[in-house]
Amino acid sequence: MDRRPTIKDVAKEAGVSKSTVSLVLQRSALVKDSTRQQVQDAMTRIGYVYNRSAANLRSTSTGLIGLIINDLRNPFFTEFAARLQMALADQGYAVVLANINEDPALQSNMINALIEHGVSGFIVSPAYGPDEAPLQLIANAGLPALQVFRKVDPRSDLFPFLAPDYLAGSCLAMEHLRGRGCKKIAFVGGLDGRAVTRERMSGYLEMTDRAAQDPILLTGEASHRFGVEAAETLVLHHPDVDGVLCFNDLVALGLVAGSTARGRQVGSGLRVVGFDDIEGCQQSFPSLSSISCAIPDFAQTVSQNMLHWLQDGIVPPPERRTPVSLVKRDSS
Amino acid sequence: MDRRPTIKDVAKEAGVSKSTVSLVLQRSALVKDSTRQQVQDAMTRIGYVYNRSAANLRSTSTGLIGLIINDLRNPFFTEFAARLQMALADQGYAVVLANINEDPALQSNMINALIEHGVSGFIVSPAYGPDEAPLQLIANAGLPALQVFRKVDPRSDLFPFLAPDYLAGSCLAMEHLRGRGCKKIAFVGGLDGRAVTRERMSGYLEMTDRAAQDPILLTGEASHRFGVEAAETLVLHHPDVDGVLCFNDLVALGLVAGSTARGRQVGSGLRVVGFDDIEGCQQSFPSLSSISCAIPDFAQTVSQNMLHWLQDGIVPPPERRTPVSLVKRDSS
DNA sequence: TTGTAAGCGTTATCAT
DNA sequence: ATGATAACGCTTACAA
Repeated sequence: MDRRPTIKDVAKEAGVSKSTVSLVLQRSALVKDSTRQQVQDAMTRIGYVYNRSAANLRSTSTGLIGLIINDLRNPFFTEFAARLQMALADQGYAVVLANINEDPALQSNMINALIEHGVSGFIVSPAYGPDEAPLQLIANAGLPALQVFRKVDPRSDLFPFLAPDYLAGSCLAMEHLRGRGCKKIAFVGGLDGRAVTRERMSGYLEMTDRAAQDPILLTGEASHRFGVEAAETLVLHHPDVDGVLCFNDLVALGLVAGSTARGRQVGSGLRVVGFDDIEGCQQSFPSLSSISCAIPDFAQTVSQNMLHWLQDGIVPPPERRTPVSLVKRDSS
Repeated sequence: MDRRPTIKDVAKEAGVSKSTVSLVLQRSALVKDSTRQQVQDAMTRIGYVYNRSAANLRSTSTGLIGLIINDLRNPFFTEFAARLQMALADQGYAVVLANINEDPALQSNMINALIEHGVSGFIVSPAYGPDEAPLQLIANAGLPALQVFRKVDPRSDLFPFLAPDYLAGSCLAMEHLRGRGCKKIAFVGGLDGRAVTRERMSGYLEMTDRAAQDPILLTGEASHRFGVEAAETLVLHHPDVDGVLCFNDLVALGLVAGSTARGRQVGSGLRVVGFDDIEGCQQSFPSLSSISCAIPDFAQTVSQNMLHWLQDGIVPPPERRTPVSLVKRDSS
C-alpha cells in the first residue's frame, strides 16, 4: 500500500515495456493475445489502477463533463441530473456535478473550478443573473458547452440551447382543458418576464387571444406555497374560473391542495393541469394531470449532442426542442 | 484559441522562469511583490487557467471527492448532496457525484471510474447488496472513505460511519406522542430487517415493551404509496390506533393523505410523526411533524471529518452520531 | 508485434 | 529572490 502501481510496475511484472502495457490499456489490436493475457494478469496481480489524470495530460480529453445545475433540490432537475449522469456513464464519461443554488456568483466559481479540473465540456442549466455573458469563462477556455432548459447567454451558436417544447406543451394542455368543457381558464405561477414563463404561457395566451377573452394571469414564484396562495386568490376573486394551467407541478400541487382544502372539487368543478410530470403527480389526491417533458429521453438527447460535439466535432444546432406529451389524470 | 496557455507561456510573457510562475501560483512568500504583479498581469493578459490534472500528477492530491449516493431522487439525499457539495467547495474541493440508483453493480462501476479519475477520497451513502465488502475496491486503492446514513461494510475502522442519531429521534417522537395522549401507537414503513429500520423503530419498541403492549408494525417500502396503503390497513384492521410514527416523511405524507381521504382527522383523532423533516412537511395539510436530522449541520460534520482525514491524517472515530430534533407541526 | 524516447503542464530540489 | 532541471504516469511517433 505504498504508492499506486504504475504501468512501469506492470511492465516489469509482465516482463514487457511500458508501451506494450499502454497498448493493452487502449485495447489496441496490435498486441498479441498471449502478451495481452500476461499483461492483464500482471495488472490484477499487483492491483493496478489506471490513472486518467496522467493520461489526460497527453491526450487532453479527461472524460469529465461538468454539469451545472441551478437548483438540485428541485426534483425536476434532480431527475435530469440523475438521467444524464447515467447516460454519460454508459459512454465512459464521468459527471462532475455542481449545484449553484440559483447564485450567479457561485456559478462563476464553479465554472472556474471545473475548468481547472480539466472537464472536457459543460452542460449548464444556468442561474439567471445580472451578468450578460455568464458563460464567457467557458468560451475563454475554448470548451464546448450546452445550455439546457434556460437560455441565459444569447449566443446560442457558441452555447447551443436544448429544451423541451414548452410551447407545444401549453397548447396541448389548453386543447385538453377546452375539450373537457372549461370555459374560463387561468394561468398560475412562474416569475413574470422570464423566457420560460413566457413560453409555458404562450399556448394559453394564444387561446385567450383567439377567444377575445381577458387572460387571468397569476404569476409568481414557482413553488408549492404560491400554488396554495393562488387557490385562495382564485376562490376570492375569480370564483368562475373552471380550469387552470400551472407553470409547473409544484405550483399545481399547491393549487390542488389549497383548492381542495377550500372545498372546490378538483377534477370536475375545477380542472388543473401542471407542467413537468414529476413523481408527485401520481401521488396527490386527486392525481395531477401534467405535461411530461420526457426527461429520460431529453437527457439522452443532451448526452448524444455533447458526445458528438466532443468526439466528432459536430456542433449541435443553436436551438433544439424535444417532444412533450400530456399525461391525463384525475385532476382534469 | 489554439491551445490553453501554460505556465511556460506565462513565464515568457512575464519575462521570468517557469519556476517563478509556479511559486506565484502557490502564493509563495518568497517571490517579490513587483515580480508577482508582473506575473499576475501576464496571466490575465494571455488568459491563463491553472491545470490541476498536471499539478496532481506531481502532488497526488486531486482535490476531488467522490460522492456516491444510493438514490439521488430522494429529496433527503439530494439535500445532503447539495449541502455537502457546498461545504467542500468552500474548502476548495470539488465533488464528483455518482447516483447509483440502489444498484450494487453500478456502485462498483462508479467506484472504479472515480478511482481512475483520481479522487482523493470517498463519501458513500451505499446501496444494500449481496456483496459482503462492497467498498473493497476503495480499500485496495488505499483511499479514505466515509460511510454515511447506512453502514453496509462492517469494517467501520476502515470506513468510519456517520449518521444522525435515529434512536434518539424515535424516542423523541414517542415521548411527544405519549405526551399528546396517544394510547395506541403504530410504526409504519421501512423495509424489514434493515439496520436503519431497526434503529428508527427502536424507540417505538422500547416503549411498547415497557408498556407491555403488542407492537403494531406495518413494515414496507419507504414510499408515499406505501403510506397511502398503510392508511387503509389501519382504518380496516386497527381503527383504534391514535398515533403513528413513520419510517420517513414520504411514508408519513402518504399516510396523512390516505387517512384524510378516509375521513380520519389527522392532528386530533390520529397523530402522525414522520422522519427526516423534508421540505414537503410544511406544505402538506395538515403540516407534518417530523424528526429533523439537521442535514446542513450533518453535511458540515461529514465534510470536516473528511478534510481532517485528508489533510491532517486524522482518522475519524468508527462511528459517530449527530443530533436530531423534533419539529412539532399540525399533524400531531 | 514490441521497444525507445520525447513530451504533456505542473511541482520540487537544487543551485545561483 | 529567481532559475535549471528532474520527476510525476501516461501516450504516441518512430524505430526495430
